[in-house]
Amino acid sequence: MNATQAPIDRRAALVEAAFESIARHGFEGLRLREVAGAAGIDHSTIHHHFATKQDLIEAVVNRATAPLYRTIPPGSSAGERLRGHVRILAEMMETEPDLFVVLAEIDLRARRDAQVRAIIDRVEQGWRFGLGQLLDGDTGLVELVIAVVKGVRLDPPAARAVLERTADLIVGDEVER
Amino acid sequence: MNATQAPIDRRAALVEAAFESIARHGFEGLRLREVAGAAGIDHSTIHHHFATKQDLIEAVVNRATAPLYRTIPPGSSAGERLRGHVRILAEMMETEPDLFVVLAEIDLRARRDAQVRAIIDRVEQGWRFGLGQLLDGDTGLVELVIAVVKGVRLDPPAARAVLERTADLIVGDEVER
Amino acid sequence: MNATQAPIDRRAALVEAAFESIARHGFEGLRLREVAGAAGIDHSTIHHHFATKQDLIEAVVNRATAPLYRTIPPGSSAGERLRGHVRILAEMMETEPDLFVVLAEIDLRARRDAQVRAIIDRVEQGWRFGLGQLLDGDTGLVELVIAVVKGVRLDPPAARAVLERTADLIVGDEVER
Amino acid sequence: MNATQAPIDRRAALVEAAFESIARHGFEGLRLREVAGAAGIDHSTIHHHFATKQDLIEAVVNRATAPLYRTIPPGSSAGERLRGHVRILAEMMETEPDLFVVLAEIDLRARRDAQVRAIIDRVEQGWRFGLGQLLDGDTGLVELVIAVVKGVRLDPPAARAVLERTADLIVGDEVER
DNA sequence: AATGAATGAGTGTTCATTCAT
DNA sequence: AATGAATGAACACTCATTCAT
Repeated sequence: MNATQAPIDRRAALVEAAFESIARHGFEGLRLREVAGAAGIDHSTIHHHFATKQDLIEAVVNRATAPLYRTIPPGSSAGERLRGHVRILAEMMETEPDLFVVLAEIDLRARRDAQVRAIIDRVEQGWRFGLGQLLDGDTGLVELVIAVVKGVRLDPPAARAVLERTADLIVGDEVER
Repeated sequence: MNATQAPIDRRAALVEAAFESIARHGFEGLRLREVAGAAGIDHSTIHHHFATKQDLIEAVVNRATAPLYRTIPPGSSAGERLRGHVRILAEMMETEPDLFVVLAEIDLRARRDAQVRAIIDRVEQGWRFGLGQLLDGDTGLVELVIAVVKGVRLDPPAARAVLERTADLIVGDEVER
Repeated sequence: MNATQAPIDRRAALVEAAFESIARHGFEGLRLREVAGAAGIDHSTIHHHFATKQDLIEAVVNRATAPLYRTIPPGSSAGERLRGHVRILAEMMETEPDLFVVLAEIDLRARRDAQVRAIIDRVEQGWRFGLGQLLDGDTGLVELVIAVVKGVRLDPPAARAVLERTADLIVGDEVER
Repeated sequence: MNATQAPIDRRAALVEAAFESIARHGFEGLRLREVAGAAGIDHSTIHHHFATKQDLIEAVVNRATAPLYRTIPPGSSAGERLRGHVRILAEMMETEPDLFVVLAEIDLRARRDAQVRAIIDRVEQGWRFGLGQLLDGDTGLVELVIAVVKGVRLDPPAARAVLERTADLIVGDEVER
């Protein structure tokens, strides 16, 4: 009955398998055969869903950056919202560490892959804009927060403390805690 | 005069060529043939100096982490020394951006390469110890500084401002500026 | 018509080409590129049929030992059957000398290749059992016959005479000739 | 004192190392670097003693065939001398099994190496002449004895029994035992 | 004699991609 | 969509040989 899967499911399964492969082996170790195998299809069938390896990679980049939208929560004050943003990211680093490994891989690949760079540039542009609203347009602080997030993302155990300490330093210990 | 290079020079030239190749193409694109070509020798001769590709990679890791020692300067106060440390790193990011690209590549590779991980673990241990002395043993701040450094290292134009802002937040604007 | 060969044919063609290459150049000179070329395919396609060179070698060993089964004919007396066995082998040595060259190569390789050894050990076990029935369980004579067969197999012109002389010595000149 | 060895010793050591390497890995696995290492010299120095690998191989062939001379002992009768010959060979197979492994390797290599073939052809010619004297010029029996010797040489445990049984069949059980 | 550096042809193997079915 | 066969460029690594010292 389901001998033939809906194309969208297959595509998503392939992207997910590629995502996990990158998390484990890096772009360095991404193999279409392995991805196809993990998705349960022949290695040549993969080209019916993604013409080239690059197409699959770009789909993975889109999938990996998608969860980053909606990480800036609503709230009464800017400080409160910054703390919320930072807390959401910390929780994601704990529950989905692979996501941030892949994001780190993507940042490196973006340096030599214009198409990947275009995607993440757009994502980061949105992030910078959102952070700007929380930090009163202080671009120095925006860059600092981004740096901290990128700097702890490969170290989930340390993430929460570092991120909250950063928020403390910026917002001050006024309200919370 | 230099028709025949000293063996040490050849080894160093190969490590340097590999370093630059990683900076440009990542470990993903590291090719022994290209490295050998850049060093001006036949691609097979490389194995006379490094038995395997892995051996060359480890030599590159050692070469890339070496400049990180002696980045904590002496000084009268801890705050002054932190500012000095951060300033040295910022300057290195501007003058040698490739170094930090390679270090970022190494951090990712360390996740799946135990031998590389062993080398950088030792380096980071020393870094943490040194920072601990500058930050009164506040390990939370130590991790925060490390995060900032790692987070800006792929963005040289932003590095100096972010790093000094971090020092300001930690040390306060007391003395300097 | 035969633009596209059936897969079984390709595999068999590769085994045959490898067999002939070993007959000509020994395992020492067995080259996958040459085998692929002789079978009319690209040298990388060979790995589509045999994952490794070793897999191909084992297929050759199986192909080379297969004709050895059914070399002990039925007959009224044990002596008659021994003469028949010996005659069949002598004829094979004359018509297919390459087979025995390859078998000699295999015997040598079995000394350092456990997987090849496992295959020929099984074959020889069957041979010893069959000879035992023809020689009244006299294991000394069994080993002697085996030694003679192995000893003449690289010298087809001498094979028939030596083998029949051996049978004469064992069976006696009673009935035949 | 003996920092520099006499050239003859070095040559002999190299031949011996090559001999043992062939016994263990076959001609297939003969590596000049390994031979040189086993003889305690640099791998390039080997070419000062043997211009090419082929030269070394021919030296090994000469060394491996040398012990075969003087295996036909004097004695009162032809039958007694045949038994002596066979006994000497059986003892050699037990005490120096490597020698016969190498001889088997050489027989196979001779098929595709004219220079090796020339050496062993000369050796076999002498063997056939000697055996002819013991067997009253019966060339059929000469070939049979040669076949048995060649056929058991890779199976030292079986050698003695097979060889003596052969002598029994030929000479008869008259005198001995 | 001896060494270390260098060479270059070659070795099995990998892998994204193509194509006929 | 899906498959298996096929391709060819590329890969790290090997190895006998050469050469300058």
